[in-house]
Amino acid sequence: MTVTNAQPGTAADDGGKPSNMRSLSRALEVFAELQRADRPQRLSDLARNCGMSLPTTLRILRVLQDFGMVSQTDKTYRIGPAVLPAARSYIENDPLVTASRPVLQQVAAQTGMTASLYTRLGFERILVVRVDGDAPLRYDMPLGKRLPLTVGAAGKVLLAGASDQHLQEVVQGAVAAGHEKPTFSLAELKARLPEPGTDYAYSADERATGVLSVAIAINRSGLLPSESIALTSPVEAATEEGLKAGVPELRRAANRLSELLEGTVY
Amino acid sequence: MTVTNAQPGTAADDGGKPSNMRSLSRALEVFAELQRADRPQRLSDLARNCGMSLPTTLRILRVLQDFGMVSQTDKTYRIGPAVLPAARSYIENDPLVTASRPVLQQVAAQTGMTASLYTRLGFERILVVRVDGDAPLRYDMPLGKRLPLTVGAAGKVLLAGASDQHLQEVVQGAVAAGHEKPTFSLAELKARLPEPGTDYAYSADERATGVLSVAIAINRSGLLPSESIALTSPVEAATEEGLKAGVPELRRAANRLSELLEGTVY
DNA sequence: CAATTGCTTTCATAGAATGAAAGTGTCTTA
DNA sequence: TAAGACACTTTCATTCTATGAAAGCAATTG
Repeated sequence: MTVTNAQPGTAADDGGKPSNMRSLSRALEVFAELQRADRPQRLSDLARNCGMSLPTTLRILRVLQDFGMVSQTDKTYRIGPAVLPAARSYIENDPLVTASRPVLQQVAAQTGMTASLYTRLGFERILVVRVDGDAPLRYDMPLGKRLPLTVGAAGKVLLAGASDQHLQEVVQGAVAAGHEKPTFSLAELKARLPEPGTDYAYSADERATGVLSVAIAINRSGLLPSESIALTSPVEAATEEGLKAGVPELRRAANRLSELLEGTVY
Repeated sequence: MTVTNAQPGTAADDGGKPSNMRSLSRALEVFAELQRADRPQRLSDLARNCGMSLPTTLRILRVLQDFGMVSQTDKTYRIGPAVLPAARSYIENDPLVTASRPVLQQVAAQTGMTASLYTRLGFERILVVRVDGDAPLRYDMPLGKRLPLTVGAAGKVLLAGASDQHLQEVVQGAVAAGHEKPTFSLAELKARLPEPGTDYAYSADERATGVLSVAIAINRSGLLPSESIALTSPVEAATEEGLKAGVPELRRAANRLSELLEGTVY
């Protein structure tokens, strides 16, 4: 069984020589750049930031626009509405996502805490499903937010067992994405990760203040995991012990999802 | 001022000869096909349905996968998690979407009904923003759902003023998308559309039973509108008169958004 | 065990993608 | 108002990428 998600390199995959499908890669680069900026972009900025010529960038934008992936107002471009049906399709049809919802609901019901599913994407992670517990989390964190791998239980647990080389790339990726200071080092990262032999990660006040989390990765025999599930609670509604008491439950859920993933045959 | 969204043709744009960026167009075709199916697809099916060779399809999938737009389990492909951050970017940064939220909130507060923003995408429309009113709608309709242009107030109002030729394309598009029976005709469609001179559309039990709606298009001087806002209520909480009483308020909101759109300068 | 089926790789070729440069329009400035 | 600057758009010859036929594998089935 082979499960493959976004490769570590994602966009910034400069290493490989074959680099197939140049025009498609460049188009996705432009698409990513439009997301990076939080406001509509001019053609010349996009071309410069993506390192391609104006005509090429323009042609790419026109095709993306034809498919609704990009919208244009006057001379500025932005992400278009076609991403909404795509996201809906992902949420409704992805086997792991749909399988996880009832599992997370059960975990949330049994522990009273908020249960979430995260997926790794490149050198970041993304919140994919959230089922609220009894104590609501104060901060809003809607689906699809890009979060660091290096901060928070659900991120760190995805890095358990990674090679030093890979961790070094993660460090660079986190800095590049602005999640960590430029001085962030491999040693600092390793100090945060769970002890070897521990299958869960814990965080308190790490990514958000006043929030405690425990997380477990969904196993992918041999490979690095790319998904994790977490229990989260505001500090006033839980203690470290209380959260960690939920770990067995969480572990059971992760195992169930892991099995489901293995057994998936279409 | 020029606002351009997805062209009417969208994916099925076979007419044009120049057809630039073939590989990119084909990739987006594959991406669309993955959304069409509600479950993971095998390579050979994708290749056949998109009318391209196996190697080409495979190469496209690999690149999309590198960017997280596609995931693979064993030999099946599906939409990947990268669409979530993209959708988030759209919802949070699109000028019209962000501008509409407070406006819709105000309309919902004043009328007590559910207020929504729709965007046209090809020959369909998509729910982009929804602010619930006092009486909740029984059916769930999350963001990003593809709905017909030919059914429901928010769809029909987008077609007011369209040429017969364009309406004919809309008819074909609705049939192709499975929203209408194959026998659906231009005459039938025209019978549903609001009287010429009317700037709003009304629907009762059209798209969903037990639901009443009025909708107004957001004007784009000269061009066909591509966005509309609607007031919706379950039948037991409103009458036709009650809904139509909200039209002036809705009209004011649409005008405000139209102005905002015009004034948008980045 | 043979045969079918479907995925993957290779490779020569066609033609698509590319950027320089010219063209066009718009906004700014004197 | 005119001249200049700036940014977008189009054109076109060249390069190299994208392409599918066919062969090579792998897995599944009879």
